[in-house]
Amino acid sequence: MDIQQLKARLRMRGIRPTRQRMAVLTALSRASGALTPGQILQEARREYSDLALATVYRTVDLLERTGGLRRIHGVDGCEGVVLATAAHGHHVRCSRCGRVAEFRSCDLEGTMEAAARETGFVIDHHYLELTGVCSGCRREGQST
Amino acid sequence: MDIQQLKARLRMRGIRPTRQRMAVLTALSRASGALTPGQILQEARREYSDLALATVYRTVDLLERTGGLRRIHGVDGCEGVVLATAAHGHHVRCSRCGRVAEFRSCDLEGTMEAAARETGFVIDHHYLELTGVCSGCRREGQST
DNA sequence: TTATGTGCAAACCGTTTGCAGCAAT
DNA sequence: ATTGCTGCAAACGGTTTGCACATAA
Repeated sequence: MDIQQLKARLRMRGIRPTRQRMAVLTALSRASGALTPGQILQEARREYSDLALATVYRTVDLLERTGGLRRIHGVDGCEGVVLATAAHGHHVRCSRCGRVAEFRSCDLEGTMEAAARETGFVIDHHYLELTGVCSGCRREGQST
Repeated sequence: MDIQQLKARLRMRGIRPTRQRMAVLTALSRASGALTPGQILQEARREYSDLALATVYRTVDLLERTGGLRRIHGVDGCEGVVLATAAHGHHVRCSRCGRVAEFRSCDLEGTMEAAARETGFVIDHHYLELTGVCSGCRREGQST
């Protein structure tokens, strides 16, 4: 995504597009996968070398609350953070390179109904994440 | 689940059923929902009052690796730990009382195929967790 | 008796916070 | 000028580890 677009999105929500925040967003927009706060710091410092880790945390919190980015989780807890694109997408994470892709086709109706029947719960949210191997890593794998 | 059964399961895997481990398992078997390490400590101390938190962590690690229990995650990271029952079940967590129920009907084939088509990944694992309201909390809700 | 497991306390590490100064509007 | 943001460094809280002692086999 374009830097100007990102900046515009911040303004639209009444969030000041400071150099620090832009550096964080730039880092995320360049990343192919999810980044941890530490990785964001490292990358974003190429844009703004005085960036502090505390600011990364504050920025991530702020942008997560306002919908600018999204946390990715796996079986081992939080895997990192990605720029939010489509609303309500789910993620596939590559187990080799960490790349994250989003997909929209999510048809869980049947599963959710069955779960409701089995457990007696009324389901109101679902959280789905897939893990696999991306095409790039698969190509590498073949030659190995 | 019965204490003797739990003990037998440990022996079967070559894990010594110490008083501490039994206390942890007992606490989990009595819990209606997922427990955090701290909650496990608190509950398990009713069985074995000298139990140390470090032992809880070591026990949880050990039993997770050998399949005796399972971690539960939600959008905010690790929510706690439950005794493992059926293999490969998924969980529904009650957003009011924290109770966790397991269900087995999981039909994600269609979704996984669509995701693979959309993203070009080869999917090898899926992680699904549902959130809802359990029947008990729903009943309370009515009278409120 | 020997291999494991445990309690304790200290170390660790990611995250959060208070505060004084700085920057965007 | 005012309001909000940031860097710094210290505090925090959950988790892990080293070690001497205890315990199950």
